[in-house]
Amino acid sequence: MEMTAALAALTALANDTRLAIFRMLVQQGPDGLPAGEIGADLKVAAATLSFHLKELDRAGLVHARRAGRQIFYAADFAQMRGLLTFLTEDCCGGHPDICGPLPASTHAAADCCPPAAKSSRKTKKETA
Amino acid sequence: MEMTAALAALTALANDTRLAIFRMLVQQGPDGLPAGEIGADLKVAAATLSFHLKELDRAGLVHARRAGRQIFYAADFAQMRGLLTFLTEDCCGGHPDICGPLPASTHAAADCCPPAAKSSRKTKKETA
DNA sequence: GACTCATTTCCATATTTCTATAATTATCGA
DNA sequence: TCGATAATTATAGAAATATGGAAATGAGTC
Repeated sequence: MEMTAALAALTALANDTRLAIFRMLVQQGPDGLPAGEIGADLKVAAATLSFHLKELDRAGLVHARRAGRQIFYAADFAQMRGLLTFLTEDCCGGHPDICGPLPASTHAAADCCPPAAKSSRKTKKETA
Repeated sequence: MEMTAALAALTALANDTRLAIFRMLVQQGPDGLPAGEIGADLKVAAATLSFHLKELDRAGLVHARRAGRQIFYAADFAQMRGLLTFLTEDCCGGHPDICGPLPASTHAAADCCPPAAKSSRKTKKETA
């Protein structure tokens, strides 16, 4: 994922309604949910919901599929992972191994990027 | 991390300048960089840079420390991890194990949340 | 076709966010 | 103390975003 796509994804997620929508869909899994149900759960007006879903779609974080007269929205997990990867890219000078485990699931782990690296890593010193 | 903090972090990252700053600091490691150097690299006016750094700071994504007359900014890796964790929380109905590995480092892995789960996982069917 | 349901598009308004200029604070060295 | 350097705060106008009511679209049903 490049900068532009990541920025679009982050912009899409930087809104309480959209973040709530996205999380709901992430938790729902690949099948997703119809727009109406999302709106009912989140108590968002139809027009507003539609606006936000479109934003998420444009960012590639969700995709829509029609089923009868409802439209199901589901999270795009590949895109989500792409974003997480982008954020951690080249962490600590291209040696993310010294950062400790990123969340491989729900459980976070210990400290990340301790001041002193273990494998003779030279953490670039102050330039001034 | 709760919703509010995650939203603050995402809002902070949803700007090209701030995203560039944050990535630069993530790649730099725990020591961080002085504001001036960031501004020079990114070609951002001092006042504008300061505004953005403060946003990142308020979101807890970076923290500042003074060293002489410069102020060093460094990424907060724990906060970054908290955000990633938050986004993937309860993925696929609380069973993120079926989603495939999240980015534990720079290298992303295979598919996430395939339609058919492997360990007899019942992906909740449409509600309609 | 007429009718209903689910969702989207259109539109006007209210709010937030970004950026730059100018002024201010803090630190260091002579 | 004076002057220079590093960075922040204040302020204001421009630009982008969020919201919801009303009308329109698309898909089923009778």
